[in-house]
Amino acid sequence: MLDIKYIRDNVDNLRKAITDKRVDLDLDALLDLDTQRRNLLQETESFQATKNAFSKEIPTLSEEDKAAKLLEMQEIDKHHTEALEKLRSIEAEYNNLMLLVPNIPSPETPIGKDDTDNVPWSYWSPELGHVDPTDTDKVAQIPPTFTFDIKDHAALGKDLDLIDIDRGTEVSGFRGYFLKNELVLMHQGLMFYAMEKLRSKGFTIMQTPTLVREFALTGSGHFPTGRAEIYQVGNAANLESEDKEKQFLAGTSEPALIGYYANQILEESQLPIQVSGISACYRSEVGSYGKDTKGLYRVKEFLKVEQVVICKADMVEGENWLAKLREISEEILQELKLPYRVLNICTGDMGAGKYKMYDIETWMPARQGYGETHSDSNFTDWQARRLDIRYRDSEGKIQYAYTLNNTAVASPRILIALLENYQLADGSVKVPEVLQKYVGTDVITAKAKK
RNA sequence: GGAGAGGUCGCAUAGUGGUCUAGUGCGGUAGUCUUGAAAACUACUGAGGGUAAACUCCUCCAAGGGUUCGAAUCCCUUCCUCUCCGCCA
Repeated sequence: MLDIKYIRDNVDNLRKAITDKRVDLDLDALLDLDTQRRNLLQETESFQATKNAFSKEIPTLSEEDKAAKLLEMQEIDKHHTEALEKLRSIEAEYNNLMLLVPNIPSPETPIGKDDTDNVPWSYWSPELGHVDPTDTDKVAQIPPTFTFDIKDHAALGKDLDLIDIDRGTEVSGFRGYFLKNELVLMHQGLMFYAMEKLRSKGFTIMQTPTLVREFALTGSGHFPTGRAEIYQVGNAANLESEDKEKQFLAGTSEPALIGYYANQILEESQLPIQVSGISACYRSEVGSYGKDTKGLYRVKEFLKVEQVVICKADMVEGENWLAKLREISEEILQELKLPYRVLNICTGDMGAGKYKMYDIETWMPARQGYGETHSDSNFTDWQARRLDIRYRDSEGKIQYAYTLNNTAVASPRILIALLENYQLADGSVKVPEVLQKYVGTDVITAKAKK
């Protein structure tokens, strides 16, 4: 959400943002509704003022005067009710459109239509360290080479009794899966490792609710446009009744983490707030039926440790935090010794609410490509306006805060990179050093059949 | 899930149809006094909207709707909290 005054003053910039981000919004319709809304507000408020004055007067009037006045008021009341009804329907429409207004992207954000227009920003591998994207020779050396025929993670998982997709589909449904044995420990160990990392970086860790109310998802920007991606749950009564409040399974802990601060006026001294959430995440993945159907790449439920920062409304500070969050995720991948690249996400591939966004993609050998594992975003005050997260600055002025978030680690997707990059010629899989204490071994080998 | 009691300006409370422009205490801010601090005293102290601005303008007493000339107060729905009972990881 943006300030309507800001929208009025920046119509051209906004038109461009709507085009570049491919947002489906008729800005002129919104501006027209805004004009109507303000006119009606003035009208209804003056009716209200008349009525208020009359109500004050009435106890002082004689019976005859009162009767005459009441008749007069009935007429005013009729107009008032009409104007009010009109105002309500216009405000409803206005509010719906306001939720679709995108944030204006940063000047550094590439303009493009989809993920093919994202721009590589940096590369990293354990052998080469950071590599500049313009250094094409070195970039080509980033993917590790194997002296044997590699297996994909699904095959490794099956052979080492770590993953069971068949029974997962049978029990859970399409894209269901079981993790087994050492991989369960690695999966949980990753979460634990990420939480310890974030605590060391000053984050307060939270186990967040996955089941959230609508406002949290509207506030984060997942609603209204991403509704199809979210599971709605509830008992039979709640799902059937229009009146009962609905609950949803969040696709990330971000809505819960920022929802935690909704409708609050914070003190500037409390900022920046660094919080990290661990939660199960649910995504319906409708609209991706034919995509990534093999293995653990695209699943409907997973675990994630997420980083969220709420900072003061300052462009430089927002930029710095976006970089800082990116560096923390990079540090995690570096300690896991996984090759990755960072992409500067283009306008067409970023969400409507985002000001600037980096994705981190980790090398997945069997795909012969990088797969998205992290997403780092600066929303400026777009989410804070939706959720009413404000703070009192040093001059006592109340301002909307900035919000940012980035993945710390999401699993099982990251397990694809771990299993495939760490596989050995004999079909076993090494365990990354930093995870060995959780898995209890340095190598995962085939088990004797039971 | 059932029964009952509740939700008031940061906190605690008062307020059951017009005197509420929401009282009081605590907390907070500023000032007086003081070498400094504390205490005491005095003043101020919620958030939004409309307007170029002022403003004797409008809104907000959990949220939404209703009754009424007029609602914190009465009615309905939803959400939440507490107590008891039931079920349960």
